[in-house]
Amino acid sequence: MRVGELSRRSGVPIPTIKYYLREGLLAPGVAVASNQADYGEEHLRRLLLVRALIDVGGVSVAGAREVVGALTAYADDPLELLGVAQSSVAPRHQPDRATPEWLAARGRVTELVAERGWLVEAWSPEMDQVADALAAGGSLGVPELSEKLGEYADTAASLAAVEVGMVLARPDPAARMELVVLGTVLGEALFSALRMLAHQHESKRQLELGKPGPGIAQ
Amino acid sequence: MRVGELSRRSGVPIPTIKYYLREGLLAPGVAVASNQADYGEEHLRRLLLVRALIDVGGVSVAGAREVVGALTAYADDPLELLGVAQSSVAPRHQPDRATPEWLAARGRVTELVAERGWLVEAWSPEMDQVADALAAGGSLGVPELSEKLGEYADTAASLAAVEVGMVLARPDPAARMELVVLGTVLGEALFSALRMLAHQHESKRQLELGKPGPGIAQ
DNA sequence: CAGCAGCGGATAGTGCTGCTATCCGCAACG
DNA sequence: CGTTGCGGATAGCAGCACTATCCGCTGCTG
Repeated sequence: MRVGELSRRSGVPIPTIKYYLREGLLAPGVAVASNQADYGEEHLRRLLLVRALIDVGGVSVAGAREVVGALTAYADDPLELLGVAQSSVAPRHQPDRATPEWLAARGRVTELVAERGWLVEAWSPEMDQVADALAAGGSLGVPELSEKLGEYADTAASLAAVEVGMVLARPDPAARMELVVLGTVLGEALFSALRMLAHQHESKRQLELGKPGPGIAQ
Repeated sequence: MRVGELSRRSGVPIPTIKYYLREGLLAPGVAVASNQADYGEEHLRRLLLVRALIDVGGVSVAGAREVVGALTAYADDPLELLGVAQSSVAPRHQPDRATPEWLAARGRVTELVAERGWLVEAWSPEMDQVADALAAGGSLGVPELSEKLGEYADTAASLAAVEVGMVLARPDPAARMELVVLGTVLGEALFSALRMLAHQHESKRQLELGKPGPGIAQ
């Protein structure tokens, strides 16, 4: 197929496809003449993957390029691929990490990981991100996040068990590698939205409990 | 205090503080002369809150303005405030929602919410976001997300129960309202990073299980 | 075989975001 | 009384994710 059909079938405008080609998010088609190229189903699929990363996962174009690159570069190393997928959804900004409060929070994270025997590298950027959230809470006088850290970790662990099991259940290695990426990125978006809905529900529920009796306003 | 001290104590550069003032993220100081103004502790606190939203939570400047606005506008309506806080962390992009696949996914979400008796508005943007993730997975031939939807929802519910309990445990109403915001935004960042760490751990653990025997490579 | 839509490739431009820089006249402090 | 810093205003900038335009060519249509 040529670019017009690719555009029609994916819903992505032609100039955007050309942009993705330039940026290396999409492999060039097979040149069939000086100014004609041919794209296959794998191009369509790759394009849909890129759009899912960008539109649903909120990944940047540069991040998406790294992810699709890693998908071929680490075709048989799920842990490396996982690392790239995880860093692609990392926040774009980051706070000042030179304060003593931050270092204390960071120490608390190292401790948590050690306590649980989690097999993660000591320099994981995600550990810094946990410290960021803890330190921000601390500087605003919100110790609750730090206090509930264990419960957050428990919940994360049980979700991760489900998700990793889901990925490893895939027999085909290539499809499994794609699921590493999609599980990381789409799973994040999915869970985040469900957490919001659950917050709405729980808030209403617990607020009602707090004010018993008939004639609850609104 | 004047802007220099505010800058020193918060770590935010003076031009950025001026920008936040212009953008309405920070209330103007009390004018004490034609070109001198005075800021208090509450300005410092607000500034730290704004930076936490932006740097840790990844909220946009416009989103942060809405959140701090809601904090005063809905000082006694936690549910309204929660809605604003939630929409501030919503993804900036969104996919095409006009396809039949998306509508089917959306139906599945309505069903899930109904089954569980979750008290959420039927038009919640978060429900659309769940459908976005499901539909993206579907179009890429990944039914797993949809299959595990119930487990995702269970996990989200148990996390939400902890978090809402944490917020409602605060006796002071003003501090509680701030915690609604911080719980939503920082809680998201915190959990997301922990989920990544748990993925690393679980992946290593389950991969080791899969290849038993001595001399496991690396 | 003429004509015209569409193609691939290249270059330039756009709109938005989140700051950053500069300038001004004035206040405060040593 | 001079230096430093302030507040307020305006302008500028870098990065991102596209979007528009142009060119010569291809290949299908009639």
